[in-house]
Amino acid sequence: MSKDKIIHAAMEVFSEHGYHRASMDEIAMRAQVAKGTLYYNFPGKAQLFKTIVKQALQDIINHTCQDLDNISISIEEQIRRIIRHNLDVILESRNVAHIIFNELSNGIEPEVLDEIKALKLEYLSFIGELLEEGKRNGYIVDVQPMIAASGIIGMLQSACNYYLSHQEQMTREELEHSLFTLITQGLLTNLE
Amino acid sequence: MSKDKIIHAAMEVFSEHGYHRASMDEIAMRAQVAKGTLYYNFPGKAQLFKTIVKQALQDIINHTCQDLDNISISIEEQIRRIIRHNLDVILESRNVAHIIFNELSNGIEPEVLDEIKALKLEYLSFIGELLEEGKRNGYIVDVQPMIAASGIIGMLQSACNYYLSHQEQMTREELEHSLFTLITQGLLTNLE
Amino acid sequence: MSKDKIIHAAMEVFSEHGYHRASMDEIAMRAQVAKGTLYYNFPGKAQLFKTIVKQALQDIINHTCQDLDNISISIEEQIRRIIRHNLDVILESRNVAHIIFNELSNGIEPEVLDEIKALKLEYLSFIGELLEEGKRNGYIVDVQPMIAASGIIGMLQSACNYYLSHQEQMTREELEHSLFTLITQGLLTNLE
Amino acid sequence: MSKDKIIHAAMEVFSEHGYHRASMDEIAMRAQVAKGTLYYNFPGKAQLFKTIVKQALQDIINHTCQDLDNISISIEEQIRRIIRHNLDVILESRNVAHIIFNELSNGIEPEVLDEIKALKLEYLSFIGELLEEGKRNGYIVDVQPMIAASGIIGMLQSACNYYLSHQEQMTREELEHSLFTLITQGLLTNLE
DNA sequence: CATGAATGAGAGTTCATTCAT
DNA sequence: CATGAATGAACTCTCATTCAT
Repeated sequence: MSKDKIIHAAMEVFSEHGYHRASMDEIAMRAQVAKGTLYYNFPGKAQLFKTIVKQALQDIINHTCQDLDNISISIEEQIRRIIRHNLDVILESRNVAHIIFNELSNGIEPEVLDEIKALKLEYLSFIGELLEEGKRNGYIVDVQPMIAASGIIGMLQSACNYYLSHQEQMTREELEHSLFTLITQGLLTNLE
Repeated sequence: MSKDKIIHAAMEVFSEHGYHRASMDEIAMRAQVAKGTLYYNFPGKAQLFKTIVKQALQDIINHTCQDLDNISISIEEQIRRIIRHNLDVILESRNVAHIIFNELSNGIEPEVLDEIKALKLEYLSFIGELLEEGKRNGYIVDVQPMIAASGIIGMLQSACNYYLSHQEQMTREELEHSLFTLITQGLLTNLE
Repeated sequence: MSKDKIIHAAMEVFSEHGYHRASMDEIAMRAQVAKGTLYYNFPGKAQLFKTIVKQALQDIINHTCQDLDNISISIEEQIRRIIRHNLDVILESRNVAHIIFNELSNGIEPEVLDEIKALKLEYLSFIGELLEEGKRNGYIVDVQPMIAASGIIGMLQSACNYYLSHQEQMTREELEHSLFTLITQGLLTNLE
Repeated sequence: MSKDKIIHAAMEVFSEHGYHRASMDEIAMRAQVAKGTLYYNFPGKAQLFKTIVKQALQDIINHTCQDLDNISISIEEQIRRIIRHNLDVILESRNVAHIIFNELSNGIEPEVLDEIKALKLEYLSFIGELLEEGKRNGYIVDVQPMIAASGIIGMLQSACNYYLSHQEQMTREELEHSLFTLITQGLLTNLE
């Protein structure tokens, strides 16, 4: 199927160059289809991008949901798993994640941008609700849940960025451990 | 001075459209100079961008340094001030910050990109060293300091993004409080 | 029959957008057939267009012939009927007529264009011969019959164009009356 | 000046191919400037086209005005001059005139199209007013002046089209004479 | 010091046409 | 008899950059 080849190629190219520098020519070339085929399958660049982002976000949500909904696990373990899933996604398809969480700035067709933002918000809300519930049960400190959710996602993304450029300084386990500690306990020790 | 007008205009335009969508034409127009003048004062778009970023990052570092170096203050207060300073910068010139911390992906001339990344790293190192020292003194938990530094900056940026789109849901004080709590204490309560 | 549906749809689309802006995609869509079916039934866009024009011109000729050949009527009445028939065609399917009489400029495959021009000439000749005969019988003034024929057709088309954009200024009867007066008597009064 | 070269080349290319088939590439080539230069001097194809048409129409109006306003001449002579001027324009730059009077169909940017239509209407109004005045003075028959004006222009254009394809059949003088007769006296002789 | 006309490579998009089914 | 996925050439337009002044 051309469509699949295009999506796959587009993911690569968008990841490597970001939205604006990604060219339909290169996507077509990598997908080994003619440029016209892109436009036969997708209305335009923005919509192709949207498709990519939508799918990636949906994948994250699905994976995380699946893993958390199974059995009732402790809040601590839930957080650990959310962190691990996000790291997986970010580290595997690093730039797709980067695009989703960061490069949704300006210059993309507003309608498409709005849709993507809504999708992203959905994901944040999913985490936000988890935190909200934890708060009600007294497991989670008193913070604005959505601020915490978006803050944590930003932290993971940003830390991964650093990690990817300095892999010689630490292992993935150390990364994960540091982030888990930071997110659950915060910076400060409980010294009296 | 043309140079100052250009820098000011460039900051605006890069902020509004991001690096790729910002056009030299618009920068020249806003600076009220001819297009050629841009190239008389700067070698090219990438270098102009670098200048902007450099200055912005330097400003953040200077401000923060100045505020922290004065007197010896508690680590808690230091963190609070770092958070406040970053929020100030991010919320005031939101998009410049967004560019610095996020849009440094691909498609920018590598040499320039590397310089900017180095600059960013410098800033992270500054925070990282603060944490390192806190760690040695036992005030800061055992996490990779640079991971923590980049994670925290990402958290602030990301949370601000959310805040800026949902200002009706909370005040700036609540934002700051949530972030401070999150960063110092983490998510979990200390229930036995 | 697919062919009929296509012709009908093509007439609509060519009328609405003109030859160049009419797309085979839209014709296929409106005809509710697949795009390939167009090429199964017609060699290409130009030939499809030719078919439309041919049919439309044939219709005008037939209608007019039929109405004039029946009985022997005065030259005045013949002219009145020619005007009326043309107005009917032009005002009903305004844009098909517009295409036939005007948009046969350039950019259409020469072979097809030539055929269409021949068809148009045939129609003009039909009117030209009527005038020629009137001239021989002394009813018609001494003008080049073909110039008169093409001039009259152009006048009708152009006046209709104006009428269609300014229908509030006059009725169809007034339009017809003005044109009849103009064509039979000319502009000038017979003042001594 | 690039601008003049472009306008000149554009006039040629639009004339030869009509609006839709005229390509910016060809205009640039003929003007011997780079493609970008077109867009440096004109916002886009439609506006370039508008400039051409505007200038051509203005020329016709100016020429005709100048010739008629000088001295008070008989209505008959006025008509003769209008016919002659139009024939001059149509026969000299045949296709520009064709574009102006006919090809303003669909598929051109609406705003530009509207401006051109307004310009064309201005020209028609100029003739329409002449006829109106003649009517008040009893020199011109009782017809809707604007219908007559647009009809006459259409007649000239259409007759010229025929003439240009059949120049071997008649001279320019015969063409002009036929049209003058047709327009002033109409088709019918004044036989009792 | 500064200008702005000119450039040209490259972008996204359209669309008549083909062909295996 | 009909399909529709696939094509690729051609299109309009953008924009960082150059250079004569």
